[in-house]
Amino acid sequence: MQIIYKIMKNESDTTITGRITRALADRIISGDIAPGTKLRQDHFAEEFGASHVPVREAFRRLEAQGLVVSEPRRGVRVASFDIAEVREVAEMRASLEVLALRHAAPHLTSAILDEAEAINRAGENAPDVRAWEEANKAFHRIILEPCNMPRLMATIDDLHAASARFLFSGFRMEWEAPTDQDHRAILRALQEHQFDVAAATLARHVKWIGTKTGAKRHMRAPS
Amino acid sequence: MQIIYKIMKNESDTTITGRITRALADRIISGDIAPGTKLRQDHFAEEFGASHVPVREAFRRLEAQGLVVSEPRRGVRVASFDIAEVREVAEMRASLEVLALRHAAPHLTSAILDEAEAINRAGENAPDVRAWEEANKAFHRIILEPCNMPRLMATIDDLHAASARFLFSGFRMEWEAPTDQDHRAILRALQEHQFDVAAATLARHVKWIGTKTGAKRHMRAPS
DNA sequence: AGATTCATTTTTATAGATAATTTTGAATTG
DNA sequence: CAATTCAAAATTATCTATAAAAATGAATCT
Repeated sequence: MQIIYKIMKNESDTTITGRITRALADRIISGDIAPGTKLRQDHFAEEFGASHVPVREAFRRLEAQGLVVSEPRRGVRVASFDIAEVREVAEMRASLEVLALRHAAPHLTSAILDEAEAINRAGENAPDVRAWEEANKAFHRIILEPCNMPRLMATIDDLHAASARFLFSGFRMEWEAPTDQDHRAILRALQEHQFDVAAATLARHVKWIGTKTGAKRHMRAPS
Repeated sequence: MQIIYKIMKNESDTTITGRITRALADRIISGDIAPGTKLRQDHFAEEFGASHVPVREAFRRLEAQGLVVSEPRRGVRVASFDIAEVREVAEMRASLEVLALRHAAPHLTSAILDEAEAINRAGENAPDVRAWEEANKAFHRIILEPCNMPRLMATIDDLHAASARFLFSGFRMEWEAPTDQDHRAILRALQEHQFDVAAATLARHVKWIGTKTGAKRHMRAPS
């Protein structure tokens, strides 16, 4: 299932720009490159054995995703974020995921809900944050995808990436897989066709992640 | 006020990529370049007196905005759209603008509402679709901006651009400025601090634009 | 010593050149 | 005559080189 997901995204891999974009996005999201870090095009050009042109194109994509900020003639740096943006992203996710769920609901089969349950269990047994986040993303995706709204899903994906950054920045060391009550409640409501309950739970769930995750520290450039 | 808005956006104008991006976005949104049209990098490089590198970077930005689609090694073409996407964008706008309004409401001063009213009047006297759309965008923006959520506003702006495309494609010839009842109702509700009414009206208003605008035709490549 | 100017170095932004892939169209074959 | 193959042309993707801007740091001046 994770493999399928990867294949789906692999339009990117035919082009150098695509590979660089994904590699950098991954590092930024995982916190491997800290907020505020200057990204030098020649550095990455050398690292990926490419020239700086595809690196620049990758920068433009990351910029659009909100993962880097670009000051003309001064280069790009990894986007900083503070608690306000964590909340903002959480609110946006809540609104849009509820919208997606409302449209997906009529198309949810029991097969889909079963798979969602399996994914959820996998998440509860995840050995680390990263695996848990992967399962979390997959859970949300599988119940929302049937809305058949590609633009909406793309926007939600970007917000998920932002959320993941916050998550990794806040929970880096101490962490253990929680049994996800919210996910279970959402599934139960969907199974019983109580869509309003499911939507309300989903909204609360997403906002809760928002408040809990990044509440402690601000991630800014070392100045 | 329009000048201020332009200055705000002028980070773009220091770089050739920025200028090309804006020029192309404008043409695509206005319908000057039809959906499905292939965009050749050398062509625009020559037109703007630049090399094709900044043109390619502009393409990546437009791609992220959903204005063009890019097939690796096959170039980019202006994004097509159909009634499903018109609806999708309308629903997304409704959700996100309601969210923005909820957060903006506490910060709305009567000065802001007065200005919104002035903008609304200007829209009602607009000589053509383009001017009306400009006023419409300004109206939505001025009452939502105080939410202080930059990422949310950026996403709403992108959706507005998409909406404008649909608008221009549908209403090109026959059109006359309507007295915008919805805008007035929203303002009245805001003045009386009936935020739920304002939000509900806003949502209905945005979705109505969505259904009315693009309902007739599908805009696809001439094939 | 601290601040400031100016030259040096680094880095970005763009241009020009090359390689690789797709499209086009004509010639060939069934 | 339709379909298919193959070569030529057009176009994209990438690389190397150049120009322009900003950051750095040493030397000078107060």
